[in-house]
Amino acid sequence: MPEPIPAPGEPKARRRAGRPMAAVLDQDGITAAALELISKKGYDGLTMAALARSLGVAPSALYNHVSSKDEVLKLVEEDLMSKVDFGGFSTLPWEEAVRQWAYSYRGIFARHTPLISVIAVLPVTDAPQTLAMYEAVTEGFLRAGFPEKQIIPSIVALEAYIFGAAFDANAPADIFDSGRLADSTPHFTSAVRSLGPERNNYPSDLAFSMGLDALITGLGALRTQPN
Amino acid sequence: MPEPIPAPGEPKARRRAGRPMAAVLDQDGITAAALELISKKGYDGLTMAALARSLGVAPSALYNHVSSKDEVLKLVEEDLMSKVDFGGFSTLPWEEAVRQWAYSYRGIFARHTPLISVIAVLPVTDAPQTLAMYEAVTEGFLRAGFPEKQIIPSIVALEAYIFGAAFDANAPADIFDSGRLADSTPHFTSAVRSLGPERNNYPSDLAFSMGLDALITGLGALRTQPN
DNA sequence: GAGATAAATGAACGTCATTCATTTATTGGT
DNA sequence: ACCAATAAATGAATGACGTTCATTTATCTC
Repeated sequence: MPEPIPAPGEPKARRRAGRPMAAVLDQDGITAAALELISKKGYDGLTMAALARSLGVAPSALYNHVSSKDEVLKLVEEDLMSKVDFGGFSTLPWEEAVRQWAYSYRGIFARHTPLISVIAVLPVTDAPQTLAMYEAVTEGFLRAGFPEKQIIPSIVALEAYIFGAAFDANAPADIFDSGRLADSTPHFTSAVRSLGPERNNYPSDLAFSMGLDALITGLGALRTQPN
Repeated sequence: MPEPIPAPGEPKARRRAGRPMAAVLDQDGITAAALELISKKGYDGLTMAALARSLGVAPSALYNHVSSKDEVLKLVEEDLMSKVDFGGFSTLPWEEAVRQWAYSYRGIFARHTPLISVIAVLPVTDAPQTLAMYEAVTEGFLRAGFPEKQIIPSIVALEAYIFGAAFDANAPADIFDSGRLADSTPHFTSAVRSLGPERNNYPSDLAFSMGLDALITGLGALRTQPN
């Protein structure tokens, strides 16, 4: 019995120094623990110490499996990308496929905005899930009749919109409250008020839908063959 | 002579403890120093210690004028907002005014992406420059014949796109290099290659232009009165 | 003039990511 | 089957960084 079963009364059985018989850590486990930590404590709670703690390990042990906290973020990003629903591109009309994809994409990253600054600049090389998504989306655009040269720019434009909208989705309801300066911004203040009976009704979802429709219509016009 | 002229040979004349006769700091000076620091060393170089150093002051002195580093970021943001060119809304046709505004907005924040996470969620209350911009843009939309209720969502959608595109503008040229996984993503890889003779030609500007045109066309269709 | 307040210094704190020496277990080559 | 190299853990240490606090000095207000 080299593996003493952790007695319920004594969860504190500390590992002694040295390599354990069975590896405790790997990248998948680190990724899963990071995701759970983020969902429970947010990105402020994601520290190397907290991550190590949740894995029952000393912080320095993490560095045998990842080179930095940034790499942890990259692992999380890849995992999230695999959850984006791009299935519509093989079954639905292009417009609906884009809409489904965009909503799924925004929904996921709205709760992970701190990753966006990382993703937007992260080379796609060695990011298999991200590449799989791009491949499926590209295929959908081809099938819909887009000229090859228009596809990447169109995807980039859509992604930019999705990322921006993900930030938006976290804005507080009173973000457009002009407060003491309402008098000097009459048109804006009135436009904000026109949105609903309750003041400060932030239109994040409405805006997302409107802009997405505009993009779909505008980009869709680039197709050379119908459907 | 209460103010000893700093002798050129001795720039190190340290201030002794206690309130100086003339105040050394104020919010405007802090903002300007922060902007210069950012432009020289980037956002990683913007630390309270470095900021204090560039102002010839102890770090703790900053806290007599700002309550936190986050407030410094808010001050910088307001300053940048005042540089966004929204002048077209009072002189140009709506489409061109939006284009000019969007390009200016993106151009400025592309070099300040770390602020975007702050801005996107920051209430507009007590942000006069930001409010001034919104007021001018709202007026432009009204003049162009937009129904009042559509204006804020349209602006929000455009801003989301602009912020996302600002991130994009910082992506490395090889961001779409599929590397060893090129074989498993043939359509995507081909679409990327179709963009130019040199591999990995990142189409940030082209994409921005395409998406912006689509948004302008799509949102413009919401107008009820022409021009 | 005296007390309150404002604006600076300098020391100190707590947190965080990261590194290093050390210990122990496994793996690969001869 | 040994032995060197490597892998995976601990624990101590480091250096940044944001922030707080006691203290000092100057100005403002009653």
